[in-house]
Amino acid sequence: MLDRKFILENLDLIQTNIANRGMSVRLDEFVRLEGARKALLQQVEAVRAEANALAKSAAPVEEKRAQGQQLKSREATLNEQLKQVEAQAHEIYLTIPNLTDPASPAGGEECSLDIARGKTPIRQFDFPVQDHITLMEKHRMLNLAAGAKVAGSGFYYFTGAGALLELALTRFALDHIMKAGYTPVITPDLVRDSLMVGAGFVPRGNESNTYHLEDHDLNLIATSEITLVGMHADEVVDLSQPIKYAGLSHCFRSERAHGSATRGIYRVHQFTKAEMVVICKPEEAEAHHLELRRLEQEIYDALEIPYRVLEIAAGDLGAAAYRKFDLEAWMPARNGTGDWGEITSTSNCTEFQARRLNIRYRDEAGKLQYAATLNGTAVSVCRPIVAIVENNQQADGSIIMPKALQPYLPEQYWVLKA
RNA sequence: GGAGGCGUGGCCGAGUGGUUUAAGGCGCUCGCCUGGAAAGCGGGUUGGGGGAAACCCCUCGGAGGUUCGAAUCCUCUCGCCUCCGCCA
Repeated sequence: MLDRKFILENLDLIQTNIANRGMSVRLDEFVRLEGARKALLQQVEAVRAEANALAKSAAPVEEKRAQGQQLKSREATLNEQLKQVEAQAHEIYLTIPNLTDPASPAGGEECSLDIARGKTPIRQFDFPVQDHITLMEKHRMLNLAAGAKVAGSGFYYFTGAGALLELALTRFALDHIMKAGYTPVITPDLVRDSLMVGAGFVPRGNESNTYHLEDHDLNLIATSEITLVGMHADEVVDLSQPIKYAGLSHCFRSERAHGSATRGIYRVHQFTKAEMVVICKPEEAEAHHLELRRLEQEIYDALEIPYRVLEIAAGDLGAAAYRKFDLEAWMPARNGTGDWGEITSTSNCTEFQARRLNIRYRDEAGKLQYAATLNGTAVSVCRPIVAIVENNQQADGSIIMPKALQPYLPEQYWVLKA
C-alpha cells in the first residue's frame, strides 16, 4: 500500500496511475471517507480525553460514575461510526495499486516491450518436434495419469530422470545465486491468512488462485516470496547490508484454466521453485532489480535456453509491483508450432509490500523508514523442464541435458537415450 | 491432542483495580565536571496517530469484554517453556 497522506496529497498522480494500469478504484469515495474518518477520530479522541481527565480527577465517585457512563455511551456511538467508516476506507485503500516506473509502457499485456534476447539462438529443427509430454513419458520422467489419480488434474509425478532433473535445476540455480550473496532458505509451504494478505495475495474469494486449508488459519503458499518477506513482518531490520534470500519451496496455485492450456506441466497446481528475494533501502531497489534480472538471464544463458526479456506494461503489473521484467523461454512445441512461455518474473515492489507487512529499518538519521522489497524467479521447475526437453530433443527422441547441469546429474543421465 | 506455567520500553526486572504521567537497574545519548578520560551529578531515550501550536489520543504479545477508572479482573487468540500422549 501507499502512504495515506501521500495519496491524499497527490490525487491527480494516483488517478492517472490507476488509469494507466487499466484499473478502476473509487478514489473520490476514498477521499470522502478519509475526511469523515479524520473528523470522527477527532471527536472520539476529545471524548476520551474528557473521560480520562474525569477518571483521574478527585471528584466524588458517584459523580464520576454518572458522568463517566454518559461519556462512555457517547464514545461507543462515535466509535461505532468510526469503525464503519474506517472499514469502508480500508477496503478501497487495499485496492489502490503501487506507483508505476516511468519505464513501464502504458496499456495492457500486449503493450509489454520485447527488450532483450538470451545468448542461445532459437534452434531450427529438420524433423517434426515432439511436445514435452510425449518426450517425458517416453523417457519415463513424468507420470500425469498417476498425478490425476492421486491428487487430480494439474498434479503429476516426476520419476527417474524427471525427479533428478528437478533436483539438478534447483541446486544449479541455488549455487549460481549464492555466488551473488543470496542465502539459501527453505521456508514453510504454509502461511497464515494475515501474511498472505500482507504480501498482496487474497486468501479467499472468487479470484483467489490459492488454496486455503479448511478449519485452519492457513494457506498453501503460491510462492516463497510470501514466507520470505513475511519472515520479517513487524520487524525493524538492519539494512546496512541488503537482505538477500534464495528461497526454496513448493508453490501451490489453484488456477482453474481448462482444456489444452492445462495439458502437460506448463500450468500445474504444485511445483517447486527457487525464488530470490531482496529487502533493501528504497534508494537501492532499482539496482537490485537489475541484478535480479541479470541473474535470471545468466541462469537461462547457462542452461542454453533461448529466451526473450519483456518490460511488462503497466496494465499487466501486479498491484504491488512498481516495475516488472519477465523472461519468456522458447518452447518449440508450445501451442503446436512453438511459442514463448513465461519462465521467470522479477518485480520491484518498492515500499508497497513493506508498508503492509510493517517491515522497517533505521536510516542514517536513526529514523524508522519502510524498506523496499523485490522478488525474482531463479527456477520455477516445471517450465524450464518443458523448455529443456523440447529444445534439446533429437530426431530419434533422445534428449541432451545442458552442460551446466552435468555436475548435478549422474553421468548416465547426461544424454537420455531413445 | 491433554494438563500446567509464562509473555511488561533496546535489554534485565518491579508492579493483582485509582499520585504508575509504567518503579529500579543496564545500555545508549546530550550536558556539567576534566588537560583528556573514568567515576560522579543532571537531562533525554517504544512506536503510531491528530493538531498551527499548547497539547491530546492509542500502544504492557494480539483481539474483544467488565469498570467512572485495567499492565492488573474475564473471554478468545498467538508465541515460548515443562510434563503426558502420538510420531519421523
